[in-house]
Amino acid sequence: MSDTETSETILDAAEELFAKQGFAATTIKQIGAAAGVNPALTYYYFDNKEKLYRAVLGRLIGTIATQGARQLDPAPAPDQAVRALVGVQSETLIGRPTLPRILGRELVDHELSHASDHLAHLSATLFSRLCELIRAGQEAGTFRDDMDARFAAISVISLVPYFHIARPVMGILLESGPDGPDVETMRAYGRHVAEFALAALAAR
Amino acid sequence: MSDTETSETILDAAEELFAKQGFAATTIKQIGAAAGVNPALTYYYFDNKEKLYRAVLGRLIGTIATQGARQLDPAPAPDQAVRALVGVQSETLIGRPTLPRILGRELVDHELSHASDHLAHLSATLFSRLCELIRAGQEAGTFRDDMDARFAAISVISLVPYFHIARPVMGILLESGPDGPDVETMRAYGRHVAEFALAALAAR
DNA sequence: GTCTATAGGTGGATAGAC
DNA sequence: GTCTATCCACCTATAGAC
Repeated sequence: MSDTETSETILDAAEELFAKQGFAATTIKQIGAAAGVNPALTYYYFDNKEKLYRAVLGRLIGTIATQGARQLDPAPAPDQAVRALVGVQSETLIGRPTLPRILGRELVDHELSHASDHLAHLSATLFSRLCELIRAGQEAGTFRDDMDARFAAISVISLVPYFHIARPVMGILLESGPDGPDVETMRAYGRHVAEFALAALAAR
Repeated sequence: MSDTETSETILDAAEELFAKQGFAATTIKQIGAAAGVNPALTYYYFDNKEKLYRAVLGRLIGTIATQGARQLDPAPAPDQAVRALVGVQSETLIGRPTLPRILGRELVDHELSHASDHLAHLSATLFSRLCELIRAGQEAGTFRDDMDARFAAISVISLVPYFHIARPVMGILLESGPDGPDVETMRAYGRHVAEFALAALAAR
């Protein structure tokens, strides 16, 4: 196996296990077993467990950044932009089921942890863009202006991630089993959120 | 120290640490130290780490159940009921800062875990009540009826918890530091969510 | 009920052969 | 690059004195 192949295999296994069990509960030996690779190799490629975790985070953030770029490039009407943002959020989280779980853990842990500045910076950028967008809509008269733009932005970007982070619970609530809702249901929820958010923002 | 006093002290310390670090990363020795008590006492009162964690969960769920009961007793107009639900959610999560963190971890972990059936049952009950409420509002004409009631219910109950689970990130986004927003801001957000949700649900 | 001592096991990490 | 063997630290849990 070539260098990159092996390290990639380890990264895949690690991502899966960190998502499923969290950082502390996951052992290097488990990762080696899951990757079908000698556990000692983890140290050859990643020095230690902490750096391995960061490498996993780095790859995930790369995914988000790529997807995120898509949603900000064209700046159409505010309501179309909100729709696009929600859509990309939804597709990103559906496409990488390990993302919401690791993200969820990072959100809760943020204080102590690993919490990459990248992530904080990225979400801050995205957040302030969304705030501007909402303010623009308010000035244009399409959005109601008796709502704090920052709180509204938080509400909008909360809806989709929570659904995916709490996926097993959503499975119970929607009676589709503990594995969570199927892909079509998740897509449908994404479309619902766009409607819900725009209805909340719309001027009367 | 009397029995209950000691076990209560241990529970307090454990709740704090489990919230801050999670189950796997928290050690019995840390708990003993934080509680100012001999670590071996943990086993005297709670048998093992797992059962201690369940005891912590049990206390927290008790809190939720007590608060939750309040919000369902009187059944006023649907929009008032939504307002009340959001308000209680917000106050409960503000009042017990350790609740959203442990809850967040449970949400992510639900599969494997400890995830008490109590919690699942409780949220399911609350959820189906909210669904009925929304459907009632739709039939009464106060809520728009071109929205799936279950999806709408999920959206409504997502808004407040996400804010508290991601509290450190919210601190960054709202520029109030990594400790998260202050109590007044959290209250204000709760009020905002009520407006946001009702605007989203309202018939045109 | 509380404390000390310790058994028993596992995890992260390294040294060194191949 | 890969694998074996192993060290050391630390964690859960128990036995037993007080």
